[in-house]
Amino acid sequence: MSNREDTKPDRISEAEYAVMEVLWDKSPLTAADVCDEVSKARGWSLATVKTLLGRLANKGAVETRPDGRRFLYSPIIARVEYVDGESRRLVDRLFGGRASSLFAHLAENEALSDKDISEIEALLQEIKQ
Amino acid sequence: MSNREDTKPDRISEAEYAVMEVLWDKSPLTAADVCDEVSKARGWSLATVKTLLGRLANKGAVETRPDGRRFLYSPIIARVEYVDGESRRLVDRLFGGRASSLFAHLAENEALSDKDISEIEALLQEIKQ
DNA sequence: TCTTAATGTTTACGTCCGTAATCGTAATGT
DNA sequence: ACATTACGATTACGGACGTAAACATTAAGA
Repeated sequence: MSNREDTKPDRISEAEYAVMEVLWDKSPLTAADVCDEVSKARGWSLATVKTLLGRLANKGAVETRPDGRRFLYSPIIARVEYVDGESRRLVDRLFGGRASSLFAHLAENEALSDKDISEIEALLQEIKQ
Repeated sequence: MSNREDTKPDRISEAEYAVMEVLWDKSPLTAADVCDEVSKARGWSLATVKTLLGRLANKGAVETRPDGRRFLYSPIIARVEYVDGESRRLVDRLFGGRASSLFAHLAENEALSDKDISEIEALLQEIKQ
């Protein structure tokens, strides 16, 4: 058994994330619907998708609501929550917890286009209002 | 066998990263020295450290230079290279490849302190020189 | 009613990871 | 010369992951 509402949440794996993405985009969905969607990107079998949905349910990441003889799946954790966790992990692990270091790194390594930079400038203005 | 100078580089795992960190800080080092250093943070046995060094050598992430009957280990891939790869992975996976989206996310979620923001402003000025 | 299709559950299996013990060999101390 | 030590290499082992087949159940069609 995985953890259930007391321990720290299990991490969502790469493959599981692909499933979450379709549920974040639209939910609730049946397993078959999720499979259809996710198969556009990865070419998984229905069996695989069902395994992933089951694991996500165990991890408390998705919720299952019975609909006749089948289930409708919906995300429990929000996308922003997940994205935030992952971002923070990266910043903590590689940049000593300093987000500005991440930013500096991106800037130095040409990872920021001119467009990125002007967008960020605009955001900064907004933040400081 | 892992990949050897033709395939895409194997990823460096979490535990392996801890070993790389000490080598990035100072190198070359013997396995025992790496163990001493890394044991400050994680409490690994020498055996574990040797396993990790071996795996890193196979992955082509560290280089071994014989020194008498033992090896001196040095990083092959640079820290900035690794950090850049990981950062890009995050941006690609979660932000559709747009670094400014990552920035926006951090800004919206209070992950940026006032200090972060002023540092970033300064960086922006510098970039645009 | 009997077969078939749909769906969740269980089991499978190779790989990677974290963590380490064991083995083989060579050096070093006595 | 022999025992001990220091290393690298090999093997181990449980858990997570990616990927999926097999199984059980139940609804629906013939």
